[in-house]
Amino acid sequence: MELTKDSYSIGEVAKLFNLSVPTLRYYDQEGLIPGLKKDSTGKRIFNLQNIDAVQMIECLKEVKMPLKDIKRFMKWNMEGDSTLDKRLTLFNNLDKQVSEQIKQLSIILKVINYKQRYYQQAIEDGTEKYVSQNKTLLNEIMKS
Amino acid sequence: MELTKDSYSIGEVAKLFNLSVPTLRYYDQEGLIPGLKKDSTGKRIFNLQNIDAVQMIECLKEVKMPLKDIKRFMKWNMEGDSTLDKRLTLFNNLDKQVSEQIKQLSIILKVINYKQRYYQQAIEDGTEKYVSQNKTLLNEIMKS
DNA sequence: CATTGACCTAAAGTTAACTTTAGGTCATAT
DNA sequence: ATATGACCTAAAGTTAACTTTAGGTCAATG
Repeated sequence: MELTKDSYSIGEVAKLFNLSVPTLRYYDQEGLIPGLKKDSTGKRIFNLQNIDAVQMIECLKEVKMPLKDIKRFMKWNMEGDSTLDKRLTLFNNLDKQVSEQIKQLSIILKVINYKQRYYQQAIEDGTEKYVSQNKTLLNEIMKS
Repeated sequence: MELTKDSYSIGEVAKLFNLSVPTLRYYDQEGLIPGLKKDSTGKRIFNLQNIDAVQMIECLKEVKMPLKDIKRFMKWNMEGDSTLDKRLTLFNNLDKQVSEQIKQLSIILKVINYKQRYYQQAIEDGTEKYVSQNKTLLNEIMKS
């Protein structure tokens, strides 16, 4: 993502992040983009900080943080130095949680790879009768 | 998870997977646990295959697959060899998608680590005034 | 000068994934 | 024999995260 200008319209931001315009309005309404300004005619103007906020929202959504928690974090941001410790704690927890998520996904990826081999073999055989049915997925997972 | 018996009650399965009993009933109702039987009094009896299905549901939920897609996959399972290619394709796609998810999460983890350092420094300084404000998150992310 | 396109608000509607409620069956423990 | 705990169904309710609708402003274009 190349940011050449220093302010963007809602439609431009929507395209940048592959979000709908109403979704961005909804985020603004919910207080997820603090400090977002409007011009004299009422149009939203996204500056680089606002775009950064949207980027952060996308990150936090990706790691399954609910919007209300994202909102709380954005509020802390606006409240200044008094919330520094809360924000550090938040990211310390996120660190653990996301590391755990990555581990989980790696295990799941192994399960997926097992299934790929299973179905490849079954297709070769023309049937899944002959591929190991007795082993449970659980066992495969535990072999991580 | 140690499976010692070869059949389990809904309550036991709920505990195994940290799901609520109504959630399991809901999954059954939605056709996500094909072949789940009931005893003479109407109680659900989960055999190892059913537990395997629940395990698979949990995996697929983790990688953000909607229940209706999970249901479709479970249906393919019941339809036998005629759906082998569909199922292989499914897992081939999942492979790509989950690999991508892991990459994304690794980038996000870096962002989180950056934020941890940022707030640690800010707390040391007593304020975030002095820590680099000019760099956008975007830049940090792109440095992956 | 009218129409098109990008924006706006407020409010209602939608969907997925559950959860809750209300009422009932059974086996077991007191 | 009654009360407790684990199960059952059917149906209604909830919540999050959007999306859609209806109606309106404003600048540029044919």
